[in-house]
Amino acid sequence: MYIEVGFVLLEYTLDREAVATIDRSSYEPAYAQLVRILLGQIATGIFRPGDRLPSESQLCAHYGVSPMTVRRVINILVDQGVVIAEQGRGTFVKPLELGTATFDLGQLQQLFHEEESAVKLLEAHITSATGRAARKLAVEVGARLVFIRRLILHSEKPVLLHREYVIYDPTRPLIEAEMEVTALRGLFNGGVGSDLKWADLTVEATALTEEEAALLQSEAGVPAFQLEHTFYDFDGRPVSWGWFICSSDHLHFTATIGVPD
Amino acid sequence: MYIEVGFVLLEYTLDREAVATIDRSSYEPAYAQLVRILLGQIATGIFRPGDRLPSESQLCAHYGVSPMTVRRVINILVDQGVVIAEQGRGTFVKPLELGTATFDLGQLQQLFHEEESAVKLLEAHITSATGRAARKLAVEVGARLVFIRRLILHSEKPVLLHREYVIYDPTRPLIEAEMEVTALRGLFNGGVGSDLKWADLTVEATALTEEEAALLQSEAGVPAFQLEHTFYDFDGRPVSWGWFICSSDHLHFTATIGVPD
DNA sequence: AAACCCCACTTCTATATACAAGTGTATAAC
DNA sequence: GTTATACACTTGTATATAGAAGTGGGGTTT
Repeated sequence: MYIEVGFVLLEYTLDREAVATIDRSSYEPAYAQLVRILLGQIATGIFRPGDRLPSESQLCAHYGVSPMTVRRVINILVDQGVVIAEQGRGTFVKPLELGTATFDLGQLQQLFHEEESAVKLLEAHITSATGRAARKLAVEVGARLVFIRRLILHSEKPVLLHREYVIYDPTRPLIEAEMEVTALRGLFNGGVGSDLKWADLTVEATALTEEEAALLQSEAGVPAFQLEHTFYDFDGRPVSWGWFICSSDHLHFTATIGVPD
Repeated sequence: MYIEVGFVLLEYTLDREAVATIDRSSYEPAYAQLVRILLGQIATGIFRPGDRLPSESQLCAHYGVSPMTVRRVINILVDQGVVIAEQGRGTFVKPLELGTATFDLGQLQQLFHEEESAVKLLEAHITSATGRAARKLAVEVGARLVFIRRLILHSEKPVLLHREYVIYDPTRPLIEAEMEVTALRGLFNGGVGSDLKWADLTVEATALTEEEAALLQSEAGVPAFQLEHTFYDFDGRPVSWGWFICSSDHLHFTATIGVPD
């Protein structure tokens, strides 16, 4: 039994020496190659969760790169959450943690990116702030707001409904820009101008109302995501508050933890 | 007009020189201090989206640190998504992009972390693979699976419902561990053993069924999140497939883009 | 037996240096 | 006037080196 284990380890060691070398003539930088190599070895199971990676000096000697380059590689793996480095002890492969999973809006972004998408302005007029909008935008009840309603179509089918309240300020050119039907696309793929500082986002589960279902060509009660957003300017004041509605059929968030093949 | 602009720029420059210096006697490393300083200047609006940061050599001279240290700082800011570096042109503050927002399971994790949480095993028995479970786990219909149903309580109130199918394999100790009611907590906060390689996660919106509502002390039709998960071993074979159900009242995902105060 | 110190090993910070590679402008050649 | 070249400036990669700081084991002293 012990011998068999030893054999397996030996085989792995041979594989590692045979397969993994840095190609100095490649366009891929040495540090990127080493990241790829180590990730591959973790993915293959040569290094398993809890295992200690070779020390930095060992990696230097083995791959023929300088200490700083190895350092950089380790830092990248730490940032990716694949390994954890403990000063004085070593660098260890992290076990799976559900809590570290992160979801992004890539899928939602795709709805805008492609050419098949269009934004249709349903409504845009000046209104008075009600309780909830006034609270979210930190203005007095009755203050003037611009209410915007948009429908985002993909392949000529409605998939996203957007409602937004923007603080009415004639001096701010933002409003004109926001009214542009193409502004939403810019919101996702960069370039909202330079007068927005940060945004808070919240995702909740909800069910389509009759009105939403009619617009989205769906049925009332269908499960949907509600992505709420609040934008702030550089004075820390909220500028706009709104939310997207999307039925769960058209959108789901995905994430991967660990190192897939 | 031109003079006023010039004055504003001058003021900013003075502020920057006066406020921001590196304290070499601090425990906080120089690179971390510089990251903090630059982030603060971006947050304050000294550098706004689209603006070019000072070049690396300028930062070196200004803060009295070596080029490599500045390099490291810029890399950190790039990794954080706050700036974008373009070779030959400069480093620029990124505008807000909705699409780059990422959500994590921190809130969900908290439900397990605290002492007030408990896991209650509702059901655990061997069953036969049906169409969907068999497809997800890549086994033949009729193969033996372990079906587990758990209820996660927080402050003695049920908040999470978990259902899971695990491939039945008497040689694998995983099953025994999975049956432990405390295993779930470990799943979130690290240490699932070393025999799981990676996991796929999906979040969808759904509505509580009658059965789920009864268990969660809620009502049927209430909007809820469904977090589906599939774990794979080092052979790339699925090991377990299941999903959490949580009403949207108890959980919502949050994210922030840009640099908040 | 217990406490202490030293040493080898690990990761971490920081510097100085060199060259590669992309960008844009100003100048020279045509 | 147009094109081509050279140059200054930018970020990107890689190396060599020094010391700081944390860990753990072995040996000595108490």
